[in-house]
Amino acid sequence: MFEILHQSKKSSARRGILKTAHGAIPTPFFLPIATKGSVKALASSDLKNLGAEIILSNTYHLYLQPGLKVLKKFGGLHKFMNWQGPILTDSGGYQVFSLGAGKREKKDVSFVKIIKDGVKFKSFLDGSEHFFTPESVQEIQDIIGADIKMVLDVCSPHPCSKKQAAKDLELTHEWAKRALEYQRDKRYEIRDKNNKNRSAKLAGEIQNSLLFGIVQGSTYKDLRLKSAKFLSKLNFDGLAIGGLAVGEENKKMYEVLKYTVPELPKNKPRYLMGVGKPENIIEAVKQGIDMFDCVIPTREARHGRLYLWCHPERSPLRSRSEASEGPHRNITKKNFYKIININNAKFKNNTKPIDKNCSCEFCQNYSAGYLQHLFKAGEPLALRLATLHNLKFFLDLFFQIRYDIKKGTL
RNA sequence: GGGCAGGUGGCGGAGUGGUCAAUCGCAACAGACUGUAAAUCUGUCGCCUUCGGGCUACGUAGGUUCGAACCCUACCCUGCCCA
Repeated sequence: MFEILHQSKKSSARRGILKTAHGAIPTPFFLPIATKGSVKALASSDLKNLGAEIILSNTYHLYLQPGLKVLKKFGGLHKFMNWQGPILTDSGGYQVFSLGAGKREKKDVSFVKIIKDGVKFKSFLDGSEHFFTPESVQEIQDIIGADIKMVLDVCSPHPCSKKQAAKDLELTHEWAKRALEYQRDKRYEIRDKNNKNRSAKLAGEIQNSLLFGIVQGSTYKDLRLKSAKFLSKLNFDGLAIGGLAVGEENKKMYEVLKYTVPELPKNKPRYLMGVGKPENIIEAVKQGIDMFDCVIPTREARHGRLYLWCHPERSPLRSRSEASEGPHRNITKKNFYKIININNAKFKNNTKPIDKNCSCEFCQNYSAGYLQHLFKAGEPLALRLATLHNLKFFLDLFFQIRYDIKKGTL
């Protein structure tokens, strides 16, 4: 299921391969975010053309809209959105955190309450009340047809008192066990059904789906260690680190990773949830993280912020021999990338592509000035082109990361 | 020629005697965004400033008043209606 191909000697970075029901993916990898069954502004064919290998979708959002009946009717999210690659679904645990447990009470529709058995919440769409349990969230993810499922967790905010973090952690652990038990029971149940020749295909998918636990514990070392140790002993297919990049300093995040990651099983994939900026990603890869997801490339693209490589060492792959050598981004340098805001006045009359070395659809065909015009005119094409570009940057970053691990420079 | 309505900052449009450098929207300028309620949000937006404040401004020119974008007079301009 997960195999490590190269272990860096320079750092804890490793290159591997993660097998899922919808294909094997080289690690470390990045998950573009398709919260509601679409990477905003892109079609599934765009994702495929970009070379995205896996996407992340969200249990909470899909459950509310279009709802389980529709998802069942369509035979799951893969068919619904016509995406053949693997899908990881977040559990909705993050929504409990971001929608607030009362933090945004001004906007009265939202309402989240954590109780021992699960999470009560009101739909942001229509105010209707719902209840998630560790088990129901697994069931929903099965209906979605996720290749990788996440447990329902309690993501502590930042800052968070130790008492609260400990309480959140206790629930997270309890829920993790319940999710695992549900998954185990479900597999047995399906096996029984198989014996009677029923729903063999669905059974295969569910049996092949992976379940990941999530380490919490805020920024408290003993809690994080406790969490990592506790979850490592359980029979998860992979482990995630959650509750980071929620407002703490980068330094703090790196510190937490430094003592948490070594406690995770070496032979299981490690997923740092919600991270992050390129420098965060590289640091985390060096500390042994294999999987990342983040809204940054897509959200910032829609806001006109574009990621660019700095100082390309050479112009891109002029010959076949060069191509076989691999990519040439020096990601170990400090300022290896920069961000521009295409809406800035200075790009108004810029007739050149923002990066002639970039192979994305935007850079290959259009100028900076044109994209600015599309943004200012409110043309939807702006969102698509910008999103394509930023995702290309992030996917290239991971291509480079994998290459550098293999080469021994990371 | 007569009647009516109106002229406010880049634009639209509030204000109709003091707390108005003037609500608000747009545009402009910049910033933020980390398991997406985000094509969102924040700040700046007359000129100058040692950031206390100072200066010039609501069609033009006068006037009334302690004080005028706001009241009066004349003129200029715009729109609609009647001849």
